[in-house]
Amino acid sequence: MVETATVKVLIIDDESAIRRFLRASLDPMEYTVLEADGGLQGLRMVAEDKPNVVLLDLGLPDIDGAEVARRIREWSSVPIIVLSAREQERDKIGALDSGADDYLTKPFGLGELLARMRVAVRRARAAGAMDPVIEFGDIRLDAAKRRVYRNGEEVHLTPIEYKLLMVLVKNAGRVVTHRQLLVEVWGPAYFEETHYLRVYTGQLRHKLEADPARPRYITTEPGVGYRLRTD
Amino acid sequence: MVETATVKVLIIDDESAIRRFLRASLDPMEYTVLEADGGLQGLRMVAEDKPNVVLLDLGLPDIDGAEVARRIREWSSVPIIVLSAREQERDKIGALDSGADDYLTKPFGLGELLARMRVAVRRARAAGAMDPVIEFGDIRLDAAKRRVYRNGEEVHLTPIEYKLLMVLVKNAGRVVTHRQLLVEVWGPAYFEETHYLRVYTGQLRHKLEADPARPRYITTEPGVGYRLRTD
DNA sequence: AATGCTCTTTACGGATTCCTTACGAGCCTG
DNA sequence: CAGGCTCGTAAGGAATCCGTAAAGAGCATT
Repeated sequence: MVETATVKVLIIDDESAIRRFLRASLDPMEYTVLEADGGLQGLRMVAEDKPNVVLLDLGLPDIDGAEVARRIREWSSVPIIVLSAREQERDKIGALDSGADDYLTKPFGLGELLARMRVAVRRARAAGAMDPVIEFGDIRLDAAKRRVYRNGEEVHLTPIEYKLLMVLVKNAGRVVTHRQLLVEVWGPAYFEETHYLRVYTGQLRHKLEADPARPRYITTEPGVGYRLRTD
Repeated sequence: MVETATVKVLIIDDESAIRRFLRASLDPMEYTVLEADGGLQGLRMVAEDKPNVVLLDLGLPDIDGAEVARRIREWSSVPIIVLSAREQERDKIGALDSGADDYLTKPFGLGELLARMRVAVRRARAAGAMDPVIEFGDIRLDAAKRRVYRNGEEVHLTPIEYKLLMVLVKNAGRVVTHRQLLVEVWGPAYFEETHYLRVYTGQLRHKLEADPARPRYITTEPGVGYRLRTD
């Protein structure tokens, strides 16, 4: 499995129905879900569990949501996305000026929430120098730096080798057809040049596999394509 | 700090009525307003005028707004707030995943827009609080004084050499593509003049490297770009 | 007018990467 | 078992990319 350095999400909301809904939506994805049913518990969990993004309700029973955001901002820059039923502009402005990064009005589309969470995490990572790293087995791939490591040592990949690996990684676990690989790496005009693939999968195996003759990661699906195994 | 160094806002929208409305709203405040009536002009102005925040319409006549966001993200991290009449969720997700930081549906409240701009600028400032002195190996770089030292001795860099080094430093450890270097140092019109890079990386190496033929800091990624090694 | 500095442009040898080809192994099918 | 197919490997030439030096253009200073 591709360990996308899973993202920790803290949900601060007193309504358990909302928490359940969000957990059900986020759990199956690359998110680890934490829950707090009040502002004080939420503050404590931000400090202790260091989530990568906070989903914050405004109408909490103990402390006002905007106040929670303000207190978090005193010592943390974790992205805060406010989820609220209040759609008055002054509530939005108040929350945003209190330190929130984004504001969604309930009911919101799950897809939009996920997209805004991706934005928040993407930005936090860009700021914090920590790039998203993909790991499988003894291979580590830092896409932002465009670097690949095997057992901690950097392996140099040519542009085509790297592109090919990226297409396989983006489809990790799934079979990628010859045609798709050729189109995405070389361009639509090359969709029949399957011999390119034989050459370059071989080179990738030599650089990444312990035993290139018995590939552990880049496996062949005869007559169909290739697949990157990550388990 | 409360220093309100005026914020430059670039409005990319083909409707002059929208631009006029935004300018009228923003001009009296701490904002300097720039306008572009198309995507291409907008891209050029992002590169040349380095705005602090971009307000981007999706329905542009020349290039699609999401595409504009993607292209900006190839070499800049300026905050992008999309303003669009489209309220479909897939438009929002598409824009956000293309690199936009926020999405407002027209008609929006001016107060909310201002609050979201404050968030964007606040965050960009927090991220951009760069250490003015950077050291790696026997090289020391004082960004505030625009000076570079090697083994304690100052090395004189021409303006272009210095800019090039700065772009590499800002992306230390990462591979920076030819295109990104050219856009950031020479401007978007020069994105194909890769021979400039050959000349100037050579000059930088002669001034900074112990053995210019075996570069320790400025390394080449053939067919891709260059990378500053700091380890 | 001469000097010095920088930027741009060009040319060429060398290094790297890409493409092509050939051959043998394995596998299914008749 | 022969034939046809796909796949893996190796190797060499072709194409591309890179480093370097050098020379001209532009500009400011002297």
